[in-house]
Amino acid sequence: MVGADGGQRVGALLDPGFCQRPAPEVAQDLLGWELWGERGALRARIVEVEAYTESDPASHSHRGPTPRNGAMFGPPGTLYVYFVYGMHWCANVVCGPHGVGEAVLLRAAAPLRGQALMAARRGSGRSEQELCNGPAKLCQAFAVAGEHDGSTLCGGGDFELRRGPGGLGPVTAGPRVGISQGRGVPWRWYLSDDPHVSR
DNA sequence: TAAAAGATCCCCT
DNA sequence: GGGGATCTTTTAT
Repeated sequence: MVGADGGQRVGALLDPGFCQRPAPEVAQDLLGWELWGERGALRARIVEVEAYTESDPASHSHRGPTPRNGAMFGPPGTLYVYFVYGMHWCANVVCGPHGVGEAVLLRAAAPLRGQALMAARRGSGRSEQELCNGPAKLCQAFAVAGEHDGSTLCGGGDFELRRGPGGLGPVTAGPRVGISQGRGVPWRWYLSDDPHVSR
């Protein structure tokens, strides 16, 4: 059994215990982890995240469970996928105990493997840097969509998270992007030296 | 029943 | 730097 540290070894699969903590804690710890898709043919290192909690007015879970945000209240390690702006999907890692609505939004990642497939899905004219440098771009590159809402990231689903090697650059915290409420908390974290962050 | 806002992205100027 | 695309969810009447 893997402890709340999420496994010490590179390549260790995400464990629910790792996510069963406050989203702001998990968010920072997820930097450097790898999102895998297509059974490992697609890989990208997470370089930018944001945290959302129930007490947070910017969070989908702020007003309690609904059909849309139900996965957010599911077991830790669940994938919460939502549709926004009439055309985009965004992916989150559910955090906290089962029944509590917390999650970490995956905002940007650095492609490690399967760049050709990512580029094909993203459309022509996209540089490697632009494949996953935004929450909806990441979902488009990995083909994350509504059908994956509520699936697990801990193994056995279409997507999984695995611990990457250390040696990350400096981490910067700041206000979250694209929200009108909840701007007071610096719950966006990113690797400031990495060119794959969204901004 | 209607209206507005939304955890975004892309293209144009 | 600014605006349009596009539609679901939520809130107001």
